[in-house]
Amino acid sequence: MGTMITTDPDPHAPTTPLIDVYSKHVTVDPPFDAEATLNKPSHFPSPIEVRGTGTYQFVTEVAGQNYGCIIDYLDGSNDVDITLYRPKSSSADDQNHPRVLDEIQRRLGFTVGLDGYEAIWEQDTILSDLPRRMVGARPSSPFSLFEFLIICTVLQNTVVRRTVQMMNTLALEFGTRYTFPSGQAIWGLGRPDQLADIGEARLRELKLGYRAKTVTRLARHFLDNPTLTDDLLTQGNPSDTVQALKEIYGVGPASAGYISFEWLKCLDQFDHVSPWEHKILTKVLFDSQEATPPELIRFCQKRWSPFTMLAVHAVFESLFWRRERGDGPEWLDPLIRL
DNA sequence: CATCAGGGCCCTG
DNA sequence: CAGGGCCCTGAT
Repeated sequence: MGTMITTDPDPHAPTTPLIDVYSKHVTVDPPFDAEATLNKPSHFPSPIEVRGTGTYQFVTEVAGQNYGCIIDYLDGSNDVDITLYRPKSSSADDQNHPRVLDEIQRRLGFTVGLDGYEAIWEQDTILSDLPRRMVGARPSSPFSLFEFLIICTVLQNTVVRRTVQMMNTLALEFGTRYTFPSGQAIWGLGRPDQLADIGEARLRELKLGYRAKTVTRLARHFLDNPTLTDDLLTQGNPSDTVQALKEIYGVGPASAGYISFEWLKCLDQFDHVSPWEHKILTKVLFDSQEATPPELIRFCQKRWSPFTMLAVHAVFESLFWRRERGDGPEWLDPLIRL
């Protein structure tokens, strides 16, 4: 196994040991590319996940319990091994492990249906110019809706460095450091009940700024609405779901867009572009920044529906793949606020 | 040094 | 619907 990419905010913090409780071998329907699905180079490094060659490891909450999880894969194969871990001391019901694993597979995008996408890809000049593997890049985030909302919140209106700083602080102050049997440590974020009563003043001290209010209200909202996650998942119409998301305090069009694609796996929902993404997409699609956001959105929809957002994601992420390999266009870095 | 816009959102008018 | 305020940081 190669170098593990990790950001441990406190390598000396005590840890809670995890034990292996359940494993499953799954074969994901094509088109699927494990690397392009599990490695998103446009994302910021966070203490709650770790990547290595052929492996992706994380800690997340499912149905009120924290679990560790390791995904092992061979590049180019549709076969994936998933292993679930839980704290040694946990009294979780072992009967639930298959359902927990199903939810993790859903979050990782393994169960998304892509019938008809390859045909669109093949006959589209923009898409077929991308690396072929990107046709199998699925919307993927292993985290719970609450954790995902925390991520959206620390992304808002700031630079990457501060986002990383806030995420590390939240893990360090209110999360738990877990150790896998391999010795790898990964943090789990605090759950809503652990974050609801911290108080805005404390969170402001910790440099969350005005997001202190958002984090507190998000935690309370989840405590007050225990079925929120399930309700959203079972809601049929994607645009109604996005509307419902925007009613949560702290969730505006940008966060709702991220949730809709990465968390709910809505492949065609593309009704908002943030300014920095607009700059990047118009540059890469038109080599100019003339098109307005609505024009850009219309262009993508006409071209790629019913896979508009999935295709936009492939275009966008391909750029960051190149950048990661040192082969990115020179205009990209100034548009990303590091 | 001071000023200001920004990977966004809320609130007010 | 437009525009100000917000924690901060980095650009000018």
